[in-house]
Amino acid sequence: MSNNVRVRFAPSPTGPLHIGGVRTALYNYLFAKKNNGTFILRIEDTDQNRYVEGAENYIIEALNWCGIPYDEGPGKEAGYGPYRQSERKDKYVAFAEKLIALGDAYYAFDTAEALDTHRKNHEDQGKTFIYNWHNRNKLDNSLNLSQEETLKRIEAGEDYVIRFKCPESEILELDDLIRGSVEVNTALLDDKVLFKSDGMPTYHLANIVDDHLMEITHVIRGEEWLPSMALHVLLYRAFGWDAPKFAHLPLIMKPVGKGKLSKRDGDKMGFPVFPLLWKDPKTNDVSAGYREDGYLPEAVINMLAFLGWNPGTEKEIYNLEELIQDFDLQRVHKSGAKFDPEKTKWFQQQQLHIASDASLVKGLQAILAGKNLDYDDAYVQKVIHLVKERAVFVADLWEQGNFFFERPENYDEKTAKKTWKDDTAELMLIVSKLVNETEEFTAENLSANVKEWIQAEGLGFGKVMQPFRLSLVGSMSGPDVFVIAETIGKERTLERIRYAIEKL
RNA sequence: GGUCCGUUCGUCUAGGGGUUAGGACGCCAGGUUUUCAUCCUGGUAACAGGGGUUCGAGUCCCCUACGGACUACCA
Repeated sequence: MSNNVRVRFAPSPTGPLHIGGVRTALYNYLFAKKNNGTFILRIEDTDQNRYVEGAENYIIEALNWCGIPYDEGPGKEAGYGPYRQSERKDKYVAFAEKLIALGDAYYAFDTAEALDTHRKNHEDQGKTFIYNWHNRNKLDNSLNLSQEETLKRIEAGEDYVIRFKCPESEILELDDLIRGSVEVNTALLDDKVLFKSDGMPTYHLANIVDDHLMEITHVIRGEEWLPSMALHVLLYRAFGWDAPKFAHLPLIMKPVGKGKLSKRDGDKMGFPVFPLLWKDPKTNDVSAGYREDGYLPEAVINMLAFLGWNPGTEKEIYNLEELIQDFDLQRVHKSGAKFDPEKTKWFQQQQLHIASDASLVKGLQAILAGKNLDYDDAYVQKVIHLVKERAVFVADLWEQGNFFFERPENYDEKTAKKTWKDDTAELMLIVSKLVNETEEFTAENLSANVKEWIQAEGLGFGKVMQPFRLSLVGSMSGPDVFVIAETIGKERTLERIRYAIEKL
């Protein structure tokens, strides 16, 4: 492929970016990078009524957090801007008018109410109302008016829209990079509104004009746009422009039941549907985010990439670089994929295990700070190294390693009952002595000393090791006991044994 | 209702005429780790249905069923 690939992610700022949107952005990003191309962010805010404060920032922050920042877009001008459609407003009128001059569009004065009535009437008769060749000659538009009359009404300030004049009957053969060839009969299409009475273009016009002006080569978007691909291709043709290539991505569906994934599914089953936490400025509703729930961006990206795509090999754990390397639009699936929260957790676990110990220090330090615990980074990193493999989330590093930072305050009752016998205190006293006598206090040395003693006395390991672990940890979990002892140091080891004897 | 798209284990998927239909998640059972987790091994389980085409169909065609998207002066 040439190195002029330019793709765009074009969300509308109506709220937080849904995880499906993130995947669309990701696929665009991967495709762009794979082809040495440019990844563009364009904000589609032509609907003034649906604008939501903060949504655009959310989108940008989400892309950045995921590690898939845009090359070109708001704040990153590169000669194709502006990148908000509201700021390009004045560009669209001329194009709409050009289409009218070409005979491919017309003014329509029908009110929304009038059209609603038509629709209702048709429905009552079991018919479908389509504004197209079928009835456009009977409706209130410039096709049925003299030029003079049309002008007069416009000048009189009457509301009007501009509609595309769809070809009456033509079989269009469209090409989709993922689905192959799709046939559409234009006779069934309607004369879509291109320009609204509020002076703004609709998505259809704006998207074609902008993609052309921005020299977009590949349009990679959600499947919900598949039905309008015909209209878009027709528009390119009317303008005499080369159309970009299209690829329509399958949707992400609910984990159970039917339909596409919604915020409600996440709330119900306890997983986020958004990359970042979002607080609705109007309702104050809070939606969980992957970032705030402790997921690594690498995990979210890895999981999303595999929802609808796979490399055809057995490799599943990927970083961004590798995804770029192996990504291929041709291998994107056609059908929707149910979202799987369990597998998402697995990706998270895998990515956490791969993450370097050092990269996790900051996260655990934040938790420690919240508990007023002050340890240097080197110590924290050592702990991370020891507990990482039993953690899924950063928060688990604390859950699994809290005893490295503070003495257990209480002991797991069941284990205590099972392992702490009448003679245990006596044995622990001896362990204390051995701890004390171990000059160079390493796991290896201590282990050798304790084991030697156990064997000499013929005691049985469990009898000693289990209460020892209980004393240091508070439960029967965690890394090797001797390693724990070495890590927390001789003093704290002794203190914990003392405390356990006292309490148990 | 109309238009378009889709359909392999519960889920994500490999597969492009000849396979014991493979992998992953989950679940179950063992093993390693004198703990827990990790890890390893094994097990569970699928071609929506019906017609064709073919010597031979998960793979090609048609029909049905089911699922999904779209059907606004929203994107």
